Amino acid sequence: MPWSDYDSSTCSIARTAQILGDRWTVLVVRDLFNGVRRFDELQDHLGIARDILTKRLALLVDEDLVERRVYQVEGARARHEYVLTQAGRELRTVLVALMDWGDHHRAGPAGPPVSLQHKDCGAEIHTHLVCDAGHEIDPSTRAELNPLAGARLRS
Amino acid sequence: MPWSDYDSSTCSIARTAQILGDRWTVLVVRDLFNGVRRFDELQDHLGIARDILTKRLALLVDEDLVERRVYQVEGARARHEYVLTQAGRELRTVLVALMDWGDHHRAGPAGPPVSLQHKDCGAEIHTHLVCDAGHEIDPSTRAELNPLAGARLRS
DNA sequence: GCATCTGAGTTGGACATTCAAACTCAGGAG
DNA sequence: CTCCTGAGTTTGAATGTCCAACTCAGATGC
Repeated sequence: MPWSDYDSSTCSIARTAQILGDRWTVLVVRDLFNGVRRFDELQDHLGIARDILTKRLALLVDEDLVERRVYQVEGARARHEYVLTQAGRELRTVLVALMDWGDHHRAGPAGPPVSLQHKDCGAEIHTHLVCDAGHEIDPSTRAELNPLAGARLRS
Repeated sequence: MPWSDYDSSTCSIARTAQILGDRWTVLVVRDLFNGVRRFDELQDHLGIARDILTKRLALLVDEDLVERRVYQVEGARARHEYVLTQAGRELRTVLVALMDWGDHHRAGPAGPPVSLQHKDCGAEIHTHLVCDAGHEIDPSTRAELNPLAGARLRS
């Protein structure tokens, strides 16, 4: 049965892209990873319109990628900060995959802007595609898709 | 120097997200991976508006992720098909990262819809985060970002 | 030779999203 | 009591998306 007979939206890529698929959401998540936690810092660093940031954060909280947490600095009033949840932190692989691709294909003449390093050993971190038998999968390796129980035919 | 002093858009994640960052582009690339090549097939399978598909394909061709190729079936007139370039095929890691996340966090009760397998050995393919020294990086592993020559301060 | 079909778009108007700038609101400082 | 700051909301213009209908070129049927 060809791929195109299966419903396009019943697909983990489609479901994930549904959440991350706009110009800003990925960048908000990236900044949260990098320790930017407060509304105004995010707004200022990203250059995003304030109402859009409000919506994106609300969406991320809704989808359980981000937790809106109250914090209080001594002598100041209570404020909010936005922190990635476990599910949010698991997007790191996605972000690094995007970064690896950008480093290879969109770096300027000065090379990539940042490198991500393992804190314990200092070596650079990258994504790899590997099969469960341990073979490295490169772009020319043939792979095949097989429908599982969760698949649905198109209506 | 804190992350937030660096320019947000000078970042491989931002550059890649610039291209892939809308609801449709990723899905178009996914379908191209899966062998859907023709305009009408894409339109039908994705349920995307025809004018948007035209724009997305033009953008992908512009960005060198897709090649628009003329082909001719015996006795029919010349037609176009859209084929991923090398750079486009290298997005596979990104797609699999999205799929892995969706499989873990957004699968319905019936489980994930498809599995991706290595054609040679049949084992499932997944993304891994690994440092160059060979340590597996899991979501709780500490990593650190270091600016390189390509970095730019914010204006 | 003329009407028809099919693939691959274009065009037009309705609807939704994004943007920037101004406004609100609460609590602490002076 | 007024000002300041963080954290949003509101508002109207600009832009993007959607759908349906239209175009256009090269087979094909008769």
